[in-house]
Amino acid sequence: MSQTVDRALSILPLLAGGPADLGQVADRLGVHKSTALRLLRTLHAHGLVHRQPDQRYRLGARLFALAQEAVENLDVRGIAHPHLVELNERCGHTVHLAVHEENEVLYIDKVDSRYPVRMYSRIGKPVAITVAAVAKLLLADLPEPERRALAGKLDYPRYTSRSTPDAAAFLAELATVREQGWAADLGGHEESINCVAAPVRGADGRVVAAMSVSAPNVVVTAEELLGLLPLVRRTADAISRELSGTASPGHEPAP
Amino acid sequence: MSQTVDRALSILPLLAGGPADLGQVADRLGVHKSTALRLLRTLHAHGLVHRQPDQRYRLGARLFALAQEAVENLDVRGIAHPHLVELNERCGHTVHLAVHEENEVLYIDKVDSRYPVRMYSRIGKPVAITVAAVAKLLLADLPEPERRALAGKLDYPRYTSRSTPDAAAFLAELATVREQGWAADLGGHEESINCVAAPVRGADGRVVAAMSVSAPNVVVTAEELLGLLPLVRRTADAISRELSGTASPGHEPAP
DNA sequence: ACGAGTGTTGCAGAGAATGCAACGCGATCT
DNA sequence: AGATCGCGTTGCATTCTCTGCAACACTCGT
Repeated sequence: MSQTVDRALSILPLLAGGPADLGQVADRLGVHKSTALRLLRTLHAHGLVHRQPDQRYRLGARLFALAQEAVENLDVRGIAHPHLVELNERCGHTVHLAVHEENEVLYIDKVDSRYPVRMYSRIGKPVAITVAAVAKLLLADLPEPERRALAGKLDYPRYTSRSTPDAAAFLAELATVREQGWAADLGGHEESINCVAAPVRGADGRVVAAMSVSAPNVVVTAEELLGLLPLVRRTADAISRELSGTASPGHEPAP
Repeated sequence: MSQTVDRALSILPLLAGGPADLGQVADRLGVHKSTALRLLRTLHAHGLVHRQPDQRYRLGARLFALAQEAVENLDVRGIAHPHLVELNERCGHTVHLAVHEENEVLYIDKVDSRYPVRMYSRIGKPVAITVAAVAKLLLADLPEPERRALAGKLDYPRYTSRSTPDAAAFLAELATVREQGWAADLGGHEESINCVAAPVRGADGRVVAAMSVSAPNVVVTAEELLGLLPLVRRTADAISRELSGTASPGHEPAP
């Protein structure tokens, strides 16, 4: 809605791919060099882009600071974190917390596995929306029309043979997930990695976040991982209660 | 240099403090509501701002993604990371990597302590520039006029009784650090926390990053921490060599 | 049911951003 | 060395875009 700002902001993703000089920015924006220069200057003044010694531009420091402040201001995260840590201590696997925003699902917190295995996830990165267990939970809670509209717009990459193939299968899976109140991803993203996930609900019962435990086949089988489901669901419920203000924070409810 | 973009970007730090509605944004920007609305819409279209269910605005998801991509494109970080992990495994303490940018020093990587202690640092957050060991190293390498100019512009908060009190003391400290090639912070930021740091240099010998090991008094004394200095320096040097392309990546040089 | 407080839209004026052309500067090539 | 190319930078006139206003739509709370 604002051409100038629109152009300026288009520079950021452009620079995310790597540093670029003035000419490249101008070309890819389709504007004159002097225009690009002034936009870059403004971005620079706000610290969003940084000028390297070789005069090329790249994304700047303020961007990190902003992202950090943003993520810390999410109340779900603050409340959930100790629970994630506790869950990790009990089962040892990687624990993720994700939210849904603007047709993307992204991790906002992560506690790493105690086993020496690498997982390709990072806080802030959009997840594989068609296969991830947390994504299914978050999307399954959308009103039906939105769900259908979204499912139609998505791509369905075949990460593995067990990836969700198309919109119809995805909607069916969402219906199941919605029904049972939890979700799993058994090798749908990476062949050897399984996840189980449970929803975190706000005071109004709507799903505001989803939490998952992930582990590779080499550590535990899918069956063993599914055995953790009760624990995962209990943890998610505890977060939900605390989020709604109806629970004692920090302590388990008396048995 | 561009009023419209300038105003739009001013919204971001404003929103970093927490969600705000249209009226608040307009007021704090000093513009008409309709203007603020259009700016917010543009930011929204780029995913930098997100609209909550209650219609208030807060920072959006794309911001994380951008910050992530940006940090991953820093070659220092990618090269240094395995070294930081290795250092952490050897000594067990928290390891930081920081760079200097636009009169700020900020952490771009961190490996957490294996001891159960909290440290108030986060990737992307500007560090206490007048006291942190990594900051001293990075600033000590600046050309003398820049160093003096910067020292004059800084604030010198008295975090503790051992914080750097003023510009003169800071410049003196920088001179020492520059001379000896390493730096320490003994309780200058938080009374009970000490750090030792060493510089990472690029091919031209200039300091491009700084690495530190931090630990609280309750775990190791300042003397013991200083005993780790040779190890820290060796690690920093290894990163420097790899960064300059003059070393075997991943392996220690043969003895 | 009413009013206050929001967010939202069309419009005309004004101010700001744009592209052009020229300049300075450094690196490269002959 | 001299010349040339490439790049970033600046002043300026034109034009387009952004701005603020005022009126409208809408949701709450009373």
